[in-house]
Amino acid sequence: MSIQFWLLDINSEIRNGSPEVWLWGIDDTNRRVLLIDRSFLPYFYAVVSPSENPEQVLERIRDLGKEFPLIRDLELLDRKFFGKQVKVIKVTCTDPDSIVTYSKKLKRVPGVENCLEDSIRYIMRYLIDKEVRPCRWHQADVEEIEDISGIIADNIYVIRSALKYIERAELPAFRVLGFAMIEYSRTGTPKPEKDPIVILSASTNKGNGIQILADKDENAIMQGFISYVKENDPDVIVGYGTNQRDWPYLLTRARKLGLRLSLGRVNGEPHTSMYGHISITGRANVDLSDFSDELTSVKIRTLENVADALNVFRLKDRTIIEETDLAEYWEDSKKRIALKKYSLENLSSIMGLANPTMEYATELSALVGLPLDNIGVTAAGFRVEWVLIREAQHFGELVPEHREYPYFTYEGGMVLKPKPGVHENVAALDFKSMYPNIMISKNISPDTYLDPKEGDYQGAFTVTPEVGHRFRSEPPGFYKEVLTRLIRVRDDIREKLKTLSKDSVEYRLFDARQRAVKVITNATYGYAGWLGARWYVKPVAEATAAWGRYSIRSTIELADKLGLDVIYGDTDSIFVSHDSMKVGLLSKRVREQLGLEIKPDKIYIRILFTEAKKRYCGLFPDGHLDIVGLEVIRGDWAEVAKNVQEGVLGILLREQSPEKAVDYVQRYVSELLSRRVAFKDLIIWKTLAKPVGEYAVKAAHVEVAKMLMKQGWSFTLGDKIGYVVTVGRGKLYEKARPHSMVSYDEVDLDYYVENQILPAALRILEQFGVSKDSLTKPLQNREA
DNA sequence: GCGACGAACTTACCC
DNA sequence: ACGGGTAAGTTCGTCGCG
Repeated sequence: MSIQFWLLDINSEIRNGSPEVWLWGIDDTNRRVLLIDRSFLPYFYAVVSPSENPEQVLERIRDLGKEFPLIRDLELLDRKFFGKQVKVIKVTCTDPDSIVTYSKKLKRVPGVENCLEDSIRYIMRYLIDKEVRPCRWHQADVEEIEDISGIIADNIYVIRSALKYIERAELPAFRVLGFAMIEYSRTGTPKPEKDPIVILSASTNKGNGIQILADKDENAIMQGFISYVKENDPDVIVGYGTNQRDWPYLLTRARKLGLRLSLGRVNGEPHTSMYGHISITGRANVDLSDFSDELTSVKIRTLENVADALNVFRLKDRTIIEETDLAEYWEDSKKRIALKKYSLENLSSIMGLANPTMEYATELSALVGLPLDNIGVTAAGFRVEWVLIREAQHFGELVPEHREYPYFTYEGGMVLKPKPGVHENVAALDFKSMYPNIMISKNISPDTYLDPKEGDYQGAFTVTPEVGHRFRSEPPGFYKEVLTRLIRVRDDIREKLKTLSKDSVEYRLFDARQRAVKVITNATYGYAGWLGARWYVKPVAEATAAWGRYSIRSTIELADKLGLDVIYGDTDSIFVSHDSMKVGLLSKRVREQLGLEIKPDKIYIRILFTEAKKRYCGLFPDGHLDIVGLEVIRGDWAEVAKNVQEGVLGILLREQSPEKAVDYVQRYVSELLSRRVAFKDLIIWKTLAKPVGEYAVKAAHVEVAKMLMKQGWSFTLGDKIGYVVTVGRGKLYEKARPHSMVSYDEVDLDYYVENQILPAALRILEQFGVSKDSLTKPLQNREA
């Protein structure tokens, strides 16, 4: 029989001495299925030294049979390594665990230059070789087998054919289970070794929620959660911060209570897997917080802030309880009602985030080829790398091992000095995917690079401006092939989107797909210059950036010739006066002469630059401000400073009245001085970027973190520390206090005026001839 | 001993 | 744990100064 299924999770087992790939999925009749593939054996490649006779080397290995009893097959093949033809022996083994040890041993056999691809794990090898993609539909001929004990599935099959990919823009009807928990510690951060979980709220996308309290007995929570998962048999389990916090906490508590957290579709506990995510066999554990860094406008990416930004649960409707107050809310029976509500609202936010996140997560998982429960925790560089590894297979290119390289920087994009002041009618022109298109048009790739050590080259090649790197023009390189395909796929999706209704499921999925493709395409240049990359070749990144500078320089020259005033530019953009005719001519010439596309991305009625690069504010025709780089959009300035700066920008760009702006600042300052601005607007948030002991100088947020740590609070890297500056003598770091420990009358308002509001306001107002004196003098009069 | 100055450290941004 | 380029605040050492 034949079935169609959507691939949810993958694991491998060794049964009866043979490896098996287990594919967990949902079929097109909405049954939970397990498909077992017994047809695939792991392998690696032994690269034959160029001076050796490949057949002889193969025989030499064959003769060592006794030392390698688990080798099943040896096959001589042609492959490329960094573009060079090589002979390899594909060494197929019967046991995935033997791959690494065998490859190490084989490296010592004479005639074997190196062994490759032994680091690609069995299930990934399977997915790549069989062209199977997680989160996509596949068809297979299967044979049903009787139950294997302990497995939760509607049907279990053995696969009898190759899997066939089915293009279907549709997600199965998942059963999604979300959960949120609250732990109790009288003071400080709860520690799983001693502090119990007191509230656990869970629900499914069918809506049957539960909330379990641990009045006397935490067992109720643990047992309740385990049976809730069993009863609902979810495909996907979501939460916020579950990989870092909830799962490790649950596992430690369970161990403490002598319980087993059997939550998988086989009898197993959640366990740590590739790249450090928590895996639950047969289900997809998805931590929604792993996808929140895409929301760069949200500066403190808490669940409530992210839910607010995505319109899932508005902050104004939320019960918010500070971490420092949780214990008190649990202890007080009246306040506990609010705590229960808070937990339910966390859960509801999680359930709301699940849908939009899953659309993107499944598309990214399918594109990259990493399992759904894995993709979120996988760093951007590795996502690109897995796309490349998959493509390398088709390209006949061997996957290099990561090596250690010395760190040297190289010159990057070019940033122009802006023309300070206000400009009217400005167009910001952008190159379309500049770096990827440069890599394509110049054939810049690890396998086309001509190392100077190799001497002269007879065929056609390009020489990179400024840095002189050479790349073969033919044949098309690995990156060129991959990037061309990615760009074409994205263009096709975007065409298709035009034909779809914006609120259809299909539209949302294809939109998520094109976003995923874009992210990967744009990250390829960064990948090329990343020391951790398997395909790290510095000249690839360096040459791409050099051609980028060349392109923007040439574009500026073309603009000059057309009489277009270039006001600013950064890497792949130039800001010019908005003259449609000339802009059209410019993009025509750029296309003809540089082979790159440039087009207006944004049109401003009016735009303000200061002397600084990377900071400006434009006014769109619809009245909105486009604020870039300035304090308004930085997360490490107090809200008061950001408010004032935004107000000033609005008045200056919309009403063009410096007088009004000055007045606005002065009014705001007097509001502040009479303590009429909200206390939370005085908190300054900064990221703890390293362990507190590793800082070379004393910094306010670090000293504040230390104070909190003395009281039992603990922090992990990346946590935001919120502090308020209080009155007193000394350095800033001596006056900063945790925001939770400061009362309004202790605040050093003068600091906020002098070091927050005035600098932020003056940065803008200076462009209009307003000095600090003219801003503050009348203020003193007003006070007097 | 103390203020001016600038380098170093630090964060967060742009593309 | 993808790149380099940049702004900006705070700390901290150094230098000059009877």
